[in-house]
Amino acid sequence: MLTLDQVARLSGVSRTTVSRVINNSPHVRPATRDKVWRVIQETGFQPNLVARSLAAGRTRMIGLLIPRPVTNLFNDPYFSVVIQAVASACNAHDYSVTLWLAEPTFERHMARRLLNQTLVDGVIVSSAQLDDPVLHALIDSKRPCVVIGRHAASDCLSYIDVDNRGGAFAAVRHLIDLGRQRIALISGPRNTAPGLDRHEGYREALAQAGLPYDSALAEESDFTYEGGCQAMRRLLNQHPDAVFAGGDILAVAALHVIHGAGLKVPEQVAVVGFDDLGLAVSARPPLTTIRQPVHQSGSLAVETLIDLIDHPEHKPRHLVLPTELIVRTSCGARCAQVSDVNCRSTGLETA
Amino acid sequence: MLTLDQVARLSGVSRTTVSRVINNSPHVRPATRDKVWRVIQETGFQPNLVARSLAAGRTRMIGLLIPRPVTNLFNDPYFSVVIQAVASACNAHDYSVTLWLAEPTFERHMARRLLNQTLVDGVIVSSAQLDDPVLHALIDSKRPCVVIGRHAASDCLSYIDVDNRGGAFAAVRHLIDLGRQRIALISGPRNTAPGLDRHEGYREALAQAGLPYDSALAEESDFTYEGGCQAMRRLLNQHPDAVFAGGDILAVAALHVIHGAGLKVPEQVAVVGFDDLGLAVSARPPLTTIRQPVHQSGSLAVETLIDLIDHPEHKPRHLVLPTELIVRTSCGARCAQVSDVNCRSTGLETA
DNA sequence: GTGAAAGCGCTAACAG
DNA sequence: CTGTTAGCGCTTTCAC
Repeated sequence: MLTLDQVARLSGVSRTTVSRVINNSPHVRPATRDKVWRVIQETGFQPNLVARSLAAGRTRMIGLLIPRPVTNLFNDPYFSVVIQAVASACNAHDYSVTLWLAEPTFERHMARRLLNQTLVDGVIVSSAQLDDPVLHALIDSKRPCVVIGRHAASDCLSYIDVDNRGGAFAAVRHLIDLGRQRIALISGPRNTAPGLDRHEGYREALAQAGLPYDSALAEESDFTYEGGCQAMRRLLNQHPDAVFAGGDILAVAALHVIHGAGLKVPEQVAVVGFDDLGLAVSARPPLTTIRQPVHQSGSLAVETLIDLIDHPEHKPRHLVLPTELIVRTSCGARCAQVSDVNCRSTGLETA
Repeated sequence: MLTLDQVARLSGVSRTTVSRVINNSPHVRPATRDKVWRVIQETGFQPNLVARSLAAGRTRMIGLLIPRPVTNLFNDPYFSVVIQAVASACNAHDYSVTLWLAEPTFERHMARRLLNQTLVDGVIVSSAQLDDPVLHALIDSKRPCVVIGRHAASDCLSYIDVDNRGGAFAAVRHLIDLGRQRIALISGPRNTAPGLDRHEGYREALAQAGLPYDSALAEESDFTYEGGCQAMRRLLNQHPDAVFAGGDILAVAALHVIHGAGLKVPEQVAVVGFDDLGLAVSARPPLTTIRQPVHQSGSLAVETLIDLIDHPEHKPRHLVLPTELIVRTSCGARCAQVSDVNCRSTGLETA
């Protein structure tokens, strides 16, 4: 493989000049530049990124850390979308991503490694538990870092969150407006921000409507289909007339258990989910849900991080993106015929 | 941040010795080793990976390239599982992954970049189109490379494939054994290996049973929910009594369209899918499907690649992993009550 | 504008 | 067993 020196020799200039050319330095005479470019084209020279990184002190690579819930990755498109958004934004900014899926076994090992990892210029952390120690370690490391989602200690960190509380509030409020009275909740783990915040929104909406909060109606689950099924089975004993599930996968699980019990959705039990990442459109009946801008979170995280890498002196940036109620048929607001509507993502409408 | 030199000075040895210690060289006296380790512990020294990579000529990092179908990432858990499997296997072998999600715009740009990318020791390519030029470029680059899935030119490349043809054959055979006569197909694009090979398996099974191949019953689609819906709508005019969908997401789409037309699954139309990555268990009714070992493909790909990195002289390795028929209720082989069974992944059984 | 020289922080012969 | 000596391939002052 070619080196700068060889290209320099071939084009009759110094290594420095070639370096300037490939880095688009303005201080090169056009004629020289052309001459060098020609050789680069002919030889297909590509600079050695490792060497470049060492000399420049920057790798143009960021780390994407997804701490816990490896199992969720299977069914829940959330992380797919995050990963895709981050990768895509990195592409656009000429950065690379390296992916760290933390597994329990490697947790400590990794935390250490990534902190002093000089192979990345910064890191994005997605969906930590509220008390995840990794984040504290990251803060201590002084390394540029952006969190996707909220975290107990994230005030001193930049983060991009979505309005989980507001979304949950809107979901429950919607059910109340439709006349539902016994509204159950299936939430994610309350030691995670989405679990906690959506729970809050649920309580608030009940409170504002003067409805009692009944802890027997508020199930805590994990974000898995199986967990959702179990929670819903317990809830059936409480005879709810509506369920707000803090995640579409939980909502889908709820739908199935409800159907399995011979009840009708939305007539007997209305269901509203949270996410709108694809599961919702293809559920039966199509899910009314809260859309969260996951893709946007990802790209904003990348942009925020790059800004932080370029300007370490910048203050932490805190963004909370709005969520949006998407009304379909699982809530009973309207009962579209089971036809084309299910199959088009363009069939989505805002209430 | 500390350097080897400083650690060397602090522990009163040479830089080389410290290097030996952190690389577990056996040629260090235990006493010296301990002395150095103590300093490393106290100072929290972490070697600079970029410098190490430059000197050693290896980065311990591999690239995972997912060429085309970015859109699929949203709904289809296939890529989630691949990504997760690869990341996890890398973890286990003390490698890192960098993720390249090829977007149309960046295709050419990327191909170039990744080929001469000295930042990775090798690359894994997942799910290319059969004629994807990226693969030819990779072959030319002489860089260690493993393909997940089959490819037109992959004989000179190592690959890990699953038995798509055999799986499709088993699926259709199963339907035939259940007495179905007008068996439709919804396949993925035929310029992809899974699209093509599952189509082949379908034809073979028909042929072996003496059933005619009717091209009006064999729909080509993409691997999206919407595509599956459209294909199924066209198929309804042909009045099939069974559908083999070459992907669970297509099968789920088929289910919905069939239901939407007022037909019963499996009584009037039996459905069998392909993948078994989570969608199948949570479909209504639970999908009979062909399970493909995606996770295993990922880890084998990593192991094969690492072997190739360590031993570039090794011959390309070709693995085809077996698939497995998983019988649930959508095919009519048995009609379990809609109860717990849907919610347990342990409820899976082999026919 | 261009080049010479000095590293970036580490590994790897080669001596001792 | 340990240290000395060269680099790995590039960027970056600093002169000219």
